[in-house]
Amino acid sequence: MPTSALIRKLSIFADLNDEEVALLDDLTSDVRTTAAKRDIISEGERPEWLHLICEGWAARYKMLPNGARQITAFLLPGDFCDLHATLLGKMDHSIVALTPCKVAWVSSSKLDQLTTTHVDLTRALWWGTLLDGAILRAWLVNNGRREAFERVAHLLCEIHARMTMIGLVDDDRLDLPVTQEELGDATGLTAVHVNRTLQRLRADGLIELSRRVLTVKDVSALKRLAQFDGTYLQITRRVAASR
Amino acid sequence: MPTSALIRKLSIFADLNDEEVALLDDLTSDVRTTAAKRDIISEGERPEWLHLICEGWAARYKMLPNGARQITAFLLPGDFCDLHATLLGKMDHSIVALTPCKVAWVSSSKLDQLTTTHVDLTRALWWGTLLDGAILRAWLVNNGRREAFERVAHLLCEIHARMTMIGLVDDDRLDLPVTQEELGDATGLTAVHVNRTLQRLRADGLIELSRRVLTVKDVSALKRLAQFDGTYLQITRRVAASR
DNA sequence: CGACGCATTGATTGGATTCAACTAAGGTGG
DNA sequence: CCACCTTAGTTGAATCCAATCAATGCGTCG
Repeated sequence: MPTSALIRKLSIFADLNDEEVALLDDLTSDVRTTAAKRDIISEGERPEWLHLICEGWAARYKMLPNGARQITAFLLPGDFCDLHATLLGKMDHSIVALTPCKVAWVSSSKLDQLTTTHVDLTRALWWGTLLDGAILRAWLVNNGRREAFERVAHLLCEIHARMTMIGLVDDDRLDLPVTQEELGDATGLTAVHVNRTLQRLRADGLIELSRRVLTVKDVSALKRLAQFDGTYLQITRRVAASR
Repeated sequence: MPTSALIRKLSIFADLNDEEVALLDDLTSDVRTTAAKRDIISEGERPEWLHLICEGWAARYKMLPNGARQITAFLLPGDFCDLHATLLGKMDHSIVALTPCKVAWVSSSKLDQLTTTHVDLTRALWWGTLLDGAILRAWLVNNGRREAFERVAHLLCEIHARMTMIGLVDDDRLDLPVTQEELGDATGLTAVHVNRTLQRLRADGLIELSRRVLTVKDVSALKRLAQFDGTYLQITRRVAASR
């Protein structure tokens, strides 16, 4: 079941019936592999297909003329890469696979069709977009108004929380296949400064991190330090339940 | 017609028929006024009503324990304040009126009803959310990887573009009812540094700004300097048109 | 092994902050 | 209608966090 990630995610927002699950399965049945460090889709492309991460880590990023890169999201299984390209016509940024990725290629006309006929699915997808927005706002606050130490800690808390939600955390240990360079591009810091910051986090006994494996040794202390409040990730089915 | 802003905005995404326009009119008929500097909705609230800006400027912001504030969006007529609160249950940040604002109080259950029955409206609202996301990503890039000078220039370009879209720019002059403190909280700078930056922009003959009126004296030079590419705001009806 | 990518460490520089004082503009009340 | 007060904007000097530049260590893989 390669696409279960999406179905699991949308199930949080809506009760999907068998027909809807089947439609989603069909929609995401064309799964291809992208090698690490390869773009899944690049700035300027006018995608015929939408892309959905089924397995692996990817990053949404924008390059500036001066060579600087800003990562605006880490994409985990169940996340769409380019829903907005539907609107903008062409990509205004790129998506790169950080690990080898299994990516579902979704026909945009099929999705368009589906969203004209299945309002529950449309709402579920919309809510996914709202959640993405909440995460973006959290990043903006983090990068804008927290110093490097708390900033990196906050990002690690978010990753820990999101990975927990999709069942990829075991005993507070998780794969973090992200270089310090990439952490820097996500937090608006340099790799050098990320390095020093991680060392402080290690020295303070908050985390262990080596060989792409992160262990959060003291979750509550890390959250406290980072002022992390995971509410913005805690989506509920409030509206759906209340009707 | 106090709510025309929303209808005008959604019309970009979808062809609204008379019934849908009437439903939206009904939905947004309860318009109240919020004084400048007052919160329209505050962090922690569990809103029964959604809020839609009909007139005036507002800002989405988050306070940190250390007293720092990050503004994550400027809200203009037609923008929703708290669609995501539907999901999160409670607000994880606040919205403040920067000017006296006319705000439509929208019944969330009515909206919920509407989106179960009118798929075109749901899609249009969804696309509005996707646009919000595109703006957020642009801010993240701007604040993360541009220096103060280009950063402030980029924000001014975006405001100029958005105000143009809703017909509030005349001869490259527009109301900018935002203090330097607020510009700082939006760009992740201090008011003092914003001040110095604005002075450089004035000295370079790019803008005039006084008494809450901004005049962009050389639009293309400002855009070039800011590396501003407005594509991310250029929403089209690509999908809707292609079916 | 050799080469490459990634992580680490040190020395120096610089953009933005901080702190503080001061000016200008607007609003209010006596 | 002016005195007073508040808010926003301006300027200068000192400080600091993170960037930059550069060198080195280390593990992995062809």
